[in-house]
Amino acid sequence: MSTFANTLIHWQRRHGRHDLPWQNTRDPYAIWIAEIMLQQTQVATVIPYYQRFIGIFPDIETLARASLDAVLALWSGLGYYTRGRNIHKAACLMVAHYQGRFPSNAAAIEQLPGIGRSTAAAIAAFAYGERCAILDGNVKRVLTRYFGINGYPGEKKTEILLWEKAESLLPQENTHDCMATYTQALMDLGALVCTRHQPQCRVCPLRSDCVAFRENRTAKLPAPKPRKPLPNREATFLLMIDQNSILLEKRPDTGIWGGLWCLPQLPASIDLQLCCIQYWGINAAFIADLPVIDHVFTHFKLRISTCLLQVIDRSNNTLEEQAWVTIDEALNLAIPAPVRKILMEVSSSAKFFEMSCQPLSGY
DNA sequence: AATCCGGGGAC
DNA sequence: GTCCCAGGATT
Repeated sequence: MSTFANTLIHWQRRHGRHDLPWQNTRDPYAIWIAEIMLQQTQVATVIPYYQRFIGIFPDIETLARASLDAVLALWSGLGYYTRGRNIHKAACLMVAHYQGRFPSNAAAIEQLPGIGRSTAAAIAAFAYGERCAILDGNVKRVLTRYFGINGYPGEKKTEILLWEKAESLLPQENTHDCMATYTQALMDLGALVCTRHQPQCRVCPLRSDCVAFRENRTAKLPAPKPRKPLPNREATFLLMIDQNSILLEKRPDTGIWGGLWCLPQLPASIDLQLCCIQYWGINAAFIADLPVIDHVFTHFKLRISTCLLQVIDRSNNTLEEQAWVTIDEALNLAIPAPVRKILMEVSSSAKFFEMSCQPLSGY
């Protein structure tokens, strides 16, 4: 029989990592330091920090005796400095209350500051061979793919489901070697095979039972963190028509649509088009509101209202960074997509055609 | 449930 | 530039 766990254990012995500095020890202190450093931090980054730290603080007592400043100095550059503070605090706590001994099971380990459920389980599995499940970023990725779980792993409901799966997959055989190898196998599979980008499914020992592989959805799982809803902004474009010509403005080189030609733009808050006409030295009459366009940027949404105006007098208009062009000419300039959309629609509308061929008279 | 912590690597 | 990483604590 070949269970999930047995498959992984066999794979680990042949293809897993065996020479990381914190492997090949059952010292809970050394494993603890490594697991804390590895929280949200990649292996290659951790290695030199870990070796330096263990060299200077080889055990709980030495760490507890050291000053917090000395501990944080060794942490400098690793980030998440609360981890360093918690390590020092926990070492002092173990000296004060546990006779300098590391707690002997996952539940007790989890009571230490800076240690949550997954880290406690990892330490207990590696140091004591305790039969308990980890659920770090690697395992979440492996399990969401293996079971085809669609929810975002940061979501509570999904996380509960993932913990249930992680528990249910634990090896039945409860030996130290079995648990340590299995736990390392999950991490190594996630790090070496079931990677976020371009997972190596061809060499994956689990692929025959992997939902994501079978359904070709590895690129879609795990679901990415939902993006915060984009803030909404509004703007008004003015489409000013003078016979066959419309007014474009060249935008500043920096910022949105930098250096592109654009319809004159007003903040949506400004009340009426006619009071703003003075800004361009143009007298114009309102014709119509054009359909609203919603445009999405990476960091906000822009709702664009466009106001169609008939130019009455543009003799006071100065042409700095501005151009009067035909719509066909405009469509051959560097214009943003929303402007192109507006101009395409207007140029094909009968109303515009009629208007531009027979300019309104009497003003 | 959302947010914060933080530097670095992959892309 | 974005997204993520051997997560946990706080609100």
